[in-house]
This record gives sequence, C-alpha cells and structure tokens, in this order.
Amino acid sequence: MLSERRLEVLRAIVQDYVGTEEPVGSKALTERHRLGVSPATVRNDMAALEDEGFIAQPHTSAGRIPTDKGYRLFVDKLAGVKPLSSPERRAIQNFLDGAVDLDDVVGRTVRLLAQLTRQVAVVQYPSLTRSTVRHVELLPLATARVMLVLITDTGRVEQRMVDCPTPITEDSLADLRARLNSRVVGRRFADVPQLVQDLPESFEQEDRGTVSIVLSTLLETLVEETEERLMIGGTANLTRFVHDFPLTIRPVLEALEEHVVLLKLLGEAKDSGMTVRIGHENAHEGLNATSVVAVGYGSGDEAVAKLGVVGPTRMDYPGTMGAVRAVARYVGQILAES
Amino acid sequence: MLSERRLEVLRAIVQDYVGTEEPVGSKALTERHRLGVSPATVRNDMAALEDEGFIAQPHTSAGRIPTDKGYRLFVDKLAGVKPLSSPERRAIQNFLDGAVDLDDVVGRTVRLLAQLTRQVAVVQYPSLTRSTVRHVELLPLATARVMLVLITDTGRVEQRMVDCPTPITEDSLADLRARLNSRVVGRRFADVPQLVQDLPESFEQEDRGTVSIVLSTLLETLVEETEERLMIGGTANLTRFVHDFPLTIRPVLEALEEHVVLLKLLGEAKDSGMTVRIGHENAHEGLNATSVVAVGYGSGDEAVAKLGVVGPTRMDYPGTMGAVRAVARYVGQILAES
DNA sequence: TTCTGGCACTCGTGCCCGGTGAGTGCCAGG
DNA sequence: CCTGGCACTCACCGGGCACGAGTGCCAGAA
Repeated sequence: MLSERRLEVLRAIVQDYVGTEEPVGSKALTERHRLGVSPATVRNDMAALEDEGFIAQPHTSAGRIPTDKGYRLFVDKLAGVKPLSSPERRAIQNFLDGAVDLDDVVGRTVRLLAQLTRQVAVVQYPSLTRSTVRHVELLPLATARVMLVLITDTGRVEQRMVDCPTPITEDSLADLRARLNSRVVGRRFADVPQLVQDLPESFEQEDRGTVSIVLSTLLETLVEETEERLMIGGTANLTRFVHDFPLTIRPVLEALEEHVVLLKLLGEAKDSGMTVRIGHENAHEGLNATSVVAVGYGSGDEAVAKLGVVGPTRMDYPGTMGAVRAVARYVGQILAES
Repeated sequence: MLSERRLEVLRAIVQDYVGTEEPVGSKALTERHRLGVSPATVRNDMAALEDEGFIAQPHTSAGRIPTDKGYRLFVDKLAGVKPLSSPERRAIQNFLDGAVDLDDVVGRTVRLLAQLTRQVAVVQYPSLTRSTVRHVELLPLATARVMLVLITDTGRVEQRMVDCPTPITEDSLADLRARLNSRVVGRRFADVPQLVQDLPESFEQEDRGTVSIVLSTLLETLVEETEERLMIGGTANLTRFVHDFPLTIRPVLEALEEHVVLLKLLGEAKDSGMTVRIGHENAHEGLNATSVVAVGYGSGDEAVAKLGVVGPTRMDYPGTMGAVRAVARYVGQILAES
C-alpha cells in the first residue's frame, strides 16, 4: 500500500501537470508544494509510484506525467468535487431560465457546459424510454392519410405519416384517438404495447386495417425514438490542446460525430452519481486519449437522460465534476418546472 | 486583359496547388501541363499574374500560390461544375431514400455532403418563412392549459404550451381549432397574421382572452421559428489541413458553433444558382481562410432553404460545386415526395 | 529504517552552420 | 515574343555542440 506521502506526491503531480501541461520533476514539486521533504526523497517516492504504474516518464531525464491509472487513483481517492462559486451558480440559473422549449433547454445547456468546463459538452435529450405519454393526436391530412403526433411528458413531440389501406371517416378517427388516449395517457412507453394490443378488435371490420397500422406506427415511433438524440458543443475547445495535434483531435472529432458512439458512451455511465471514464477505460479507440465525465439528470428523482463533457485525460477533474453536477441539477429543475 | 495562355497558367497553378498543397513553380508546371512553352516564358506569365494580384509567393525563391482573387477568377472564368459520376448519383439517391422524417433527411444530407466533398457540410432546415401551414392542433392538457401544435408542409412540427387566463371548454377549443384551420391551412406563414386578426371577436366574451393568447402564441411561433435551425457535419475533415494548424481550425470551429453566423452566411447566398464565397469575401473573420459553397434547395421550384460546405480556400471547386448541386437536387426531390 | 545531500549520467532542446536544391529575375539572342 | 543561360536568394535538412532539467544511486545522518 502506498504511504500517505506518496499519495500526496501523486496528487501534487496531477495538479501541477494539469496546470502546466508539462512533465513535472522532483525539484519543482518540492518548491510548489510544502511536502516537507527534499527532492531526493520525492524522487524515491516517484520511483515507487512509477513501479506501481501510476506515473510514467515520456523519456529518460524528463519529469513524470500521470498515467490513466494515476488519474484513476486521483479521482477515486484524492480528488473531491469542487463546488461552484455562488456567482457561477447564479449565472447557470439565469442562463437556463430563459429557455422557451426543449430544444432551447438542451441547446443552452450544451453551451453553458462547454463554457464552464472549457471542454466539449454532450447533452442527451430526455429519454423516451422512461418517459410517459402525455397525448397522442391523429390528424386527417387526406382521405387515406393520417398524421400521428406523439407528445411526451418531457415536452418532446414526434410525428409520423401513416398511409391507410382503406379510407377512414373523421368520426372513426376521433373515436380511435379518444380510446387510444384514454388507455395510454400518463403511461410509460414500455407499457404501451400491452395496453393497445386488443384495440383493433373493438373496431368495425373495415377500419381494422387502418387502426392496426396506426398502432404499429405508434409502437415503431416509441421504439425508434428510444434511440436517443443528443447535442454537442464546444468542439473549438479541443484546439486548446495544441500539443498532440492533430493526432489526437482527429479521432475525437470523428467519434463526436458518431452519435451512436456517444450514446453508448453515456449509456455506460451509471444512472445515479457521477461516472468518470479515463483514457483507455473508454471502449472507443478514438477516445483513448480523453476522459469522459458524465452524470444523469432528470425532472424528478429519476434520471431521464445524461449529460457530460469530453476532454483530455489531463483535465481539472474536481472542477469539471463540479460543473457537470451543478449543470445537471439545474437542468433537472428546469425540466421539472415545465 | 490577360492573354489566353496566362489564364491557362493560372488554371494550371490552381489545379496543381489544390492537388499538392504546395507552392508550384514554373518548371513543375511545364512538366505537368502541356503548355507548349518553356519554363522561362511561364515565369514571365507568372510575374504578370503576380502583378495583377492573382497569385503570390509565400517567400522569395518559392513557388506561387493562388490568392483569393486568383481563386475568384478561376471559379468565375476557368472552372466548370464537374458533374458527378452516375454511381455517385445512385449512391446519393439510395442514401437519401431511406430517410423516415425531416430530421433524418437533414441528418443524412449532412453526412452525405460531408463524405462526398470531404469537407464540413452545413444544411439548413427547410425554412418556415416560405412554408405553408398544413395543420394547427390544439390539445387540452389541463383545465387551463393548452398545447398548440403547428405542422408545416415541409413536415416540421412545432409545439408550444399555452396557459389560458380562463378555463375553456373542449367544445370551444374544438370550435377554435376548426375555424383556425379553415382559415390558415394551405396558407403561407406571412399571410397568417392577417387571416386570424378578427378571430377573437367571433367568440364569446369569456373565451376571448384564451383565443387571443392562443393566436398570439401561434404568431410568435411563426416568427421565432423563422430563425432557422441547421445541422453541421464532417468537422473532422478540418484536420486534413494540418498545415495551418491550429491557427486556422480554431476560429473555424468557433464560427461553426455560432449557428447565427452560419445562417447569416447562407442567407447571403443567392436564392438560385450557386454561390461561392472565397476567403476574405466572407464577412466573418474566422472564415477568412475558408471558402463557402452554398446553394438553395426546395421541394418545388422555389428554394426553401440552403445547404453547402465550408472548406479551405484551396479546395477542388469544380468537384465541390458538382457535389453540392447534386445533393441539393436530390434533397429537393425527396422533400417534394414526402 | 528513513531521509538527505552529493554526484555522475542521460537525453531532449535549442542553436549555429554549411550544403543542397528549387525557384526566381534578368538578359541577350533567336 | 519566346527561349536558354546564368547568377542569386532562401527555405530546408542534417550534423555537431553546449546547456540544463531531471534522474538513479549511494553513503552518511537522523
């Protein structure tokens, strides 16, 4: 087990490296941190830390930099979550309060998070899986064409065009709408299939085809849209790390464009509490040089989606985690209000 | 006026430079292009072209590179639009045909365009300004709360929450919906305000407040959503230009995140025909090292929105213009069908 | 046992410097 | 008006060299 001081040395190394972005040596360490021991002692500690794989040197006669494993230890044991200052909190609230609809909330959140952390922000739209149905609307567009509109409790609206096999009267359609709504409003998406299963039977023979196809379109929409959408912002922040350019930035930009990858990434994060994935802990290869800080947010006590940031492994973890958590909290509040 | 051969020399310089990304000299030119004259002659021509500001040398004893003015001449006089190969055309169609809704169409278009041109693609959502109303729906959510849903002929759906000053019966609401739709369906957004102006008067005193607020919300939505949205893709392609890294890429990424800037950019493009803005012709400073190729697209004969690509001034203009035009055409078709 | 100061060693970085070659401008002659 | 020749410029490349940050090890002190 590592002694108290060695952990302290690791913490100092991480802090200095994050600040300066340069390998940190024993002498600089003793000067900037009151460790109470000489550089020589620190050197011994560093050698031990290197043996254990927490730090590494890019080349002989250079200082040490933390490894992924080192950051992991730092995050787990050494770093707290740095709370935001109250002006910052106020700024968040003010910024988010002006949102007019869901797109706007998500858009503002992304910008806010990118600005606060100075990193790439990723915000998932509130998930439909855990959402409930607020309303289903059926609009006759032509004699044999109906538009299906699904409204969720998170304010999301999805629409689908349905071509009917046989024309349907407005009355039948209104009937279907009424019955459909009485069954599914307020219910969770997952429960809907069962709830509407027997609905076609209660209609006249001639309308059954249409009813069936409307229902199956509804179910399709529920499933399809469970593949969530997300919004990204702050990619310009990637250019702050000119060092490993462009070897690093390219695969990251590519990964960011593949929303599927990001959704999987967020999906892997714990539902509650904060998840930090460091460097190679990320399954996707393009993100092996980055860390992901993600957290769930929701309108109630339950998380309906996740948000987070993607940045270099050498990030300010306490600060980033603080910002991510705070933003998630406020977004949750905003969603609960609307 | 420049002689025929000098124009030919400029064309050769542009082509070579776009291909190699390196300053091109007189000797290389005569070797790669059958100009029929010696390097010395080409040198004289190049000196003349430099005097006129069409080309420049980064430093003495280096080859020449085209200036913005040079590219401008190239695009205006020397370059045609390179049509796509028929396999490419088929690929476009296949790729776009699978789209299920508007978001999907736009998303696919962006990916397609980015892939074809290997540059950053920007696609504006079909504009509401020129759109017509397909349907307006009013859904009672609570006793004094109504959801307003607006559906456009381009398949876009917008929703707004309306808090009523006084409760309204479902019958009155249905009445309002019916009257509203009979007036505005099929009409252009711009005409709607006039068409609904006198509507509140025809309602009972107790409902007028609600009717008014519903109408004003509708008008607000029309105006607000005229500020268009857009989608961006292919930012990873920016890393292909490692040369001017990261001095160039940073402001570009920043500009791309400011959708307002991009919308203005697209707005400046001509409604019909293709617009090419080269380097400093772009008002936004961050885009001074890039060129923008934009074109309008639409479901009918009229353009409802624009799409285009952003790339380095040293881009393959004929190829890019060909791809942009082809994609715009197919997207127009897809929209017309749905 | 643990810490400390000293010391030799490594090696990346920055700098100077000369050679090379691509490219130019100019000029005299066809 | 074109061409070949020629002198000149200058970015680029590679080698050599000094510098210094940082290390590992060791003997002695606490």
